[in-house]
Amino acid sequence: MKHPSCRPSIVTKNNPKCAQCSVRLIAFCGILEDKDILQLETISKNKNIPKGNSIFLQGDEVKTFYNIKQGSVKIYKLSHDGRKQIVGFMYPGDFLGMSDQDLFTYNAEALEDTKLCQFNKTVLENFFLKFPKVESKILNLVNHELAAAQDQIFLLGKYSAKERLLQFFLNISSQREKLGWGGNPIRLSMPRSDIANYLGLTIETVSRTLSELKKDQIIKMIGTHDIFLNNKDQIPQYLT
Amino acid sequence: MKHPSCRPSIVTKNNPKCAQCSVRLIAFCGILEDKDILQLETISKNKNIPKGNSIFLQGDEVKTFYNIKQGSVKIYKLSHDGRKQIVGFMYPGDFLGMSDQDLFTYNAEALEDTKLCQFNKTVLENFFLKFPKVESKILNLVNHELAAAQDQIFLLGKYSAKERLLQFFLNISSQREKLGWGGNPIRLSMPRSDIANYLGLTIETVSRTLSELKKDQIIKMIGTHDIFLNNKDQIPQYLT
DNA sequence: AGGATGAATTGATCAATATCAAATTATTAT
DNA sequence: ATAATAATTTGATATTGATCAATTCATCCT
Repeated sequence: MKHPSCRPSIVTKNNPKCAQCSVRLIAFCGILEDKDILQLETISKNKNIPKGNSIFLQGDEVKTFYNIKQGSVKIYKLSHDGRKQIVGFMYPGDFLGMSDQDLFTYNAEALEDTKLCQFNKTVLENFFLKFPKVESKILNLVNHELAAAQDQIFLLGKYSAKERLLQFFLNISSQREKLGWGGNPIRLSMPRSDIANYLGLTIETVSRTLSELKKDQIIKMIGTHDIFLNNKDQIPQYLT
Repeated sequence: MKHPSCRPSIVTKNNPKCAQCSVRLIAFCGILEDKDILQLETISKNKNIPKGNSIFLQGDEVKTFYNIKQGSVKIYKLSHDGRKQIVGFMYPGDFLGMSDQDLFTYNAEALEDTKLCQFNKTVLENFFLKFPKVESKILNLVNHELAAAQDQIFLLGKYSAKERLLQFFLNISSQREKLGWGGNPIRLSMPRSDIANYLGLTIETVSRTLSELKKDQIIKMIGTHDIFLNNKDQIPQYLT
């Protein structure tokens, strides 16, 4: 495979073919009937983001919404003095770009080669007027994101390093199951530095904790980025 | 004043008089014209929650939405083993009760005597069909909550104890300003234990950090629950 | 394939905050 | 007002995870 930077940074084309889209069942567009989704198709564009490229930056004007079709995306904030905090990861079926502000308050970057479905904000908002169910569905997705953010607040406020790692693995696992993939083993599509940052730890602590989990036979590593969860259904007990 | 527990736990009556409601301008209902808000009035009920009482519990069925008119509310989650994490505080104008689940994933408790405007979930959802702008406005409020949760993730992941306290004070200050109140001094409507829990600290660390902030002339305490922020506009610099 | 670069692991020490304990100050009820 | 109770502050010590440093392991490029 060629290196991402050798390929065009952004590729767009029309005709995403919603009817046979792989994320149709879990994404916001899933509430539309076949006859109505053709209208959505006319206002959507495909966009491919190579691994490591940004989708948008903190401070950019919000004028485009995205639906993730393939790949994974990290969402992170930068403070004035340059500190960085990953606030979430997004996966196929997730809706990206909603904001209560005119400007994005976070950055979005592709963790692997990622396929998006792109909508102009104003155009999609007009589409909502015709199909209010679509906006209701997005409200539902945003509520889901909020619940996930609250879970992450709990994790950062109360969990030990070991618990944070295990909870993170369980989250990835159920994410994969939601997509109809196997929930075990799981693939870590991000480097240790991103895991550490997201979990409010350092890479050294993540590494040490992984070694402990291996030693305690709670996980098994396949290479450095794939993890098998031994007795997966017992893991919630370690989160006491 | 009598102790809360001596008074009826819950008081409901009709006719909340939306037209002259104090939070109309900032709450979800503010988007409705005078002529339309009368229709909202017919489906709303007043509800008073005395200090310390719960509005709903984690695991309760979601069948009511609330609009906070007066007071303040803490939102907290309990883990299986009894650990507690406050994930947010809510104030007048905030919309409470939205969820992507059928059951609440958190508890809501009044920090002081609190006045709510109550709506049946199904009835309000039907109201959305007639006035889709209302649902758009709520989507906006949920997005705002999500942004606040992401800020809290940043705080827990990257801020020191001192920074957490200062950021917390600034948040309360701008909350008060949004309500048209003075942003300085601020009133802490919750005990130290709630502040500590929310900020991922212990009460001892909160107390010690407050003492330091006093010593460094960054804040001045008026009693134990009111705080004056010296050179408030300089404080963001302490969050480097 | 092999060297170069970056990522991950492991080790030794340090620091921020937690924990345990006691004293002080507020609040509440009588 | 005053005793009783609860909340807050302060002190001494412990602990988890951070930091600094070195090594091992993967990946990428020629």
